[in-house]
Amino acid sequence: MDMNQVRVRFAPSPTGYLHVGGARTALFNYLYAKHHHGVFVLRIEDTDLARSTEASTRAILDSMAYLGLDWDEGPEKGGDYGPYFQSQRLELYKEYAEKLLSMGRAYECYCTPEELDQIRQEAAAQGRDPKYDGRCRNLTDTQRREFVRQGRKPVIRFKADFEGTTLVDDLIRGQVIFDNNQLDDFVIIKSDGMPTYNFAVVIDDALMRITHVIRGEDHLSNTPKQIQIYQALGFAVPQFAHIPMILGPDRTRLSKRHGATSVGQFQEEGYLAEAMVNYLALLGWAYDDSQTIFSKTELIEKFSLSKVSKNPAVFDLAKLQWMNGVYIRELSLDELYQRTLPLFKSWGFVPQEVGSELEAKVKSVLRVLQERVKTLADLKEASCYFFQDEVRYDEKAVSKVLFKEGAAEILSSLLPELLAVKDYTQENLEPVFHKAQEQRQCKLADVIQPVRVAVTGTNVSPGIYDVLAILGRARACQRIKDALALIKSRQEGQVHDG
RNA sequence: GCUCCCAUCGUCUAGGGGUCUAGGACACCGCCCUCUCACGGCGGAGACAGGGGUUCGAAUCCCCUUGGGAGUGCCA
Repeated sequence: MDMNQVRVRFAPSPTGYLHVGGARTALFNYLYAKHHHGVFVLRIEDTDLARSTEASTRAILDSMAYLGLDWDEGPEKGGDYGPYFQSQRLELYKEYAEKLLSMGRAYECYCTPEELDQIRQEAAAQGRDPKYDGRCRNLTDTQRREFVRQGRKPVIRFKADFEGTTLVDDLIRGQVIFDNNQLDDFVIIKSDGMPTYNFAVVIDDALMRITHVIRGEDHLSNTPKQIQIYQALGFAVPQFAHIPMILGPDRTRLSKRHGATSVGQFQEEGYLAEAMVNYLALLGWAYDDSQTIFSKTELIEKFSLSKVSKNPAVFDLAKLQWMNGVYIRELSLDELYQRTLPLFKSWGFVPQEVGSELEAKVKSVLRVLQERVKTLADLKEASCYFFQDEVRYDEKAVSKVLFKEGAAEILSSLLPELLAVKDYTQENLEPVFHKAQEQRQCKLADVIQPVRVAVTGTNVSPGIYDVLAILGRARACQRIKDALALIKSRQEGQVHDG
């Protein structure tokens, strides 16, 4: 094995969906690994029995797959350093905990949660740090027996070194020094036998030969604890790189109350993985002063930790939307069709089996809508009138355009013209409107807008000739008739009212 | 409270002592294109948190203040 090979990991806990923060961490690890021709490990940290679920694991794996962050070792993939679920590595944690126990670097603690709470409260009341006071460090056998007799289940605490300082040599933040007297004897094995995060992460990273720990800045403060365990066990300390947090618009840590934050949700809302990856990469990393659009290949080629920013970044949905639009516009018509066909089916716009004629129609729709949507999901609203029999009239558009003076006359005079057009195509439709405009000496918009509202129900759509052509003569003309009926019924209603 | 991290336009950032009257992107505003909306093009407004140093010279280095974030769990 190449001892210099880069090995990084992403280690989510399956207690919910994959968040954009986690996704960004995964991405940076992935990019770093690929850039250095290293190995990207995925490890599931499911030691919290109460909160971990298989559904969450599934969701995280799915989101990783959607983003295209394929891992070299991990669940469903295996590898030489498995298992990759912490719940399947309990023997390992036990082994090293016992090693620490026998070395005198750990001890059993029988304090109850209530007692610990009291210790913290008293400390706070006296203005001391809320640290564990180490009262179980030197229990006598009699004391121990008494606790066991009471039915207490012990935890195992690490005997921390309070002397001196611990240096965290961080690839992004430089040398960060912590006073060891800030530490306390923290728990490494819970009373249910599961390891705590700070312990399991060290054992796993060491055993899995992780060379670079790239993770969120929220872990920086815990790093001294972990370093002490590395040192106590004689493990090599990996390189650390703590990347900045992602914040919501209010500058607090990004969470659900800021709106969509799970990757799965963005996927459902029609964001392309390419756009997500590109946007996430730019959250805390920049290449130079000019480039913002990067393919994944370019990201791999250009990514480096030295260009990762130190300051937290606010998640900007507007920019993601813009970028998604860029990627949608870059798609070829065939690609766009492949990606959106399942959506059209799910909306009931097209049947399960799509014939070549319908395929051509869908592609025509996509062609005219491609540059007008920011997400794939936007297509539903934007294209419904092409596929549904009933037009849903937008009230404002109707009253503003259809019920306007002269609209009915325009529509009724246009109707026979449209029925008479020889070859009903986009090019042949255009002269009809220009003729009408010249005859009336009005603006082109005055003749087009009523038609637009009549056939789409709204005053916003792609070019009217495109829309009419895609709709087909029969349907377009029927809708114009329907609109005329609508106008008429309203006029009669007014007569009655008046 | 204690510890640690951070500080350039509203947002993401370029910038690592002179080339900065601070560059780009998104968003915003205006104009152009135009059948509406988008796309596209052109233009505009908009930032070095404050105060001390160091230096011939500071957005860039140091200190303090302020502001923000994180950690301080038998969560990860």
